[in-house]
Amino acid sequence: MNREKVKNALTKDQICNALRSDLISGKFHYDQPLRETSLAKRFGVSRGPIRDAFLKLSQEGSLVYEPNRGVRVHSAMSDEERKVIIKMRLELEKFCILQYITDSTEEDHKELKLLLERFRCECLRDSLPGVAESDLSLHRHWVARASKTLESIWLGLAVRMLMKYSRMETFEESIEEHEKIVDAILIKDTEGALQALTSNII
Amino acid sequence: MNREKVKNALTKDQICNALRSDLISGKFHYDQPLRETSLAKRFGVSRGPIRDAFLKLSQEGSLVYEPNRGVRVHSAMSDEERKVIIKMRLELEKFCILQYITDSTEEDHKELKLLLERFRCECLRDSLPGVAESDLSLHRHWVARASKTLESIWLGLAVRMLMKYSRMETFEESIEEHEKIVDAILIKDTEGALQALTSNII
DNA sequence: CCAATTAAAATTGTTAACAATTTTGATTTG
DNA sequence: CAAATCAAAATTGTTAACAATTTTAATTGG
Repeated sequence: MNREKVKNALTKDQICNALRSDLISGKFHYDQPLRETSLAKRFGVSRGPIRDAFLKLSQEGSLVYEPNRGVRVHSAMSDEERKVIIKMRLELEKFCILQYITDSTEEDHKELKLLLERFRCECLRDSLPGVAESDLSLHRHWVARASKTLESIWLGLAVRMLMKYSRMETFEESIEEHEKIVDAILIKDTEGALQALTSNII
Repeated sequence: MNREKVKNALTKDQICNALRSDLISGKFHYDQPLRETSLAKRFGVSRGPIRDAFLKLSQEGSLVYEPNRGVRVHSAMSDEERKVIIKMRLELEKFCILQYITDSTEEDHKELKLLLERFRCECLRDSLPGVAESDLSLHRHWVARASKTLESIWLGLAVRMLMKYSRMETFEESIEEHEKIVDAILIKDTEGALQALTSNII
């Protein structure tokens, strides 16, 4: 048992990613408080790293922090707030895709295809956490390549959007949408890529 | 000396605000590392709260965090990154001002005038930290009233913009610009407010 | 003298104990 | 019985000690 615990000890980033994934896929309900002690036990670390993760996720927008009261899951955005965030995210990703099309190498394209394939798999498996995470990874690929500064801003926007609509209609069309984006990128069709992106980010 | 130290102990938020103010007004130079120990001493607390502040400011974008190496001041953005951030911030603040014009009370207007007055004073005193902070407070006023969710996104954008241009031309025109925005808000001239905002956020 | 190696110092990462605060539940009081 | 009061439990906030890592400086060997 003790050996297990040590083995399971995760890094700060891993903890953060695991929690983010849970939050995005709606594993907790809105306004549910998250306790430092219980998560510390779950991840096999002390409260320190958990606090770090809470602080980061609060800043990203999936948690809300209140002094002396801890964190709770952020409640749903209004439709109007969502509209503003969509506009901002679109503005950001448009820039990144343009940059990506001009700068990306063969190596990048290979990874891009791999990420698309992974996304397709998760969609077919109908696994919500998997879909959410691979969707994030795919978009993150071109954003991170374009600008590290914009990447951290982007993450906050993307997470907030995913949290709201963690129950999508059907994944079929989502696959098609992402295929359109990637195909356009690969043949360096900037116009087509931006158009496909615009209809995807809603 | 010991009494002084205890007296000077600040809360986490105060520490965060003080550091942000220093960062925005260019008190540290680009890429300068910030040490937990020295700042803990300066603020009269242990390293824990300093780490919290570092994490928060990293997420906001004024610091860069690297595992096992601590934080350093974020280097300057490229002009293209800046353009994207301007567009996003404009999109965000436009929405907030529209919201503010319809929702704000007499009470709010009194505070708005006060914040404008404070900004004018700092400009005339030519105090860079003062100008940066009161500029932030003024914009924050209408953003926070409109949406708490958008407020945290906004802060990151605003901080990044201020960091780049912490040396402005002259404060004279900046006063005039902000007066135009506030005047338009007070008479509920939405068109004029958005126009004034657009020429201010550059 | 320069480059590689190694020891020392500085710095960040984690933990456990303790302090302060908030929440909970029982008890009292009108 | 309901509201107020108070003690206990749960939870977050802070600190200091220790572990792990990185940086610095000195030493060695060519």
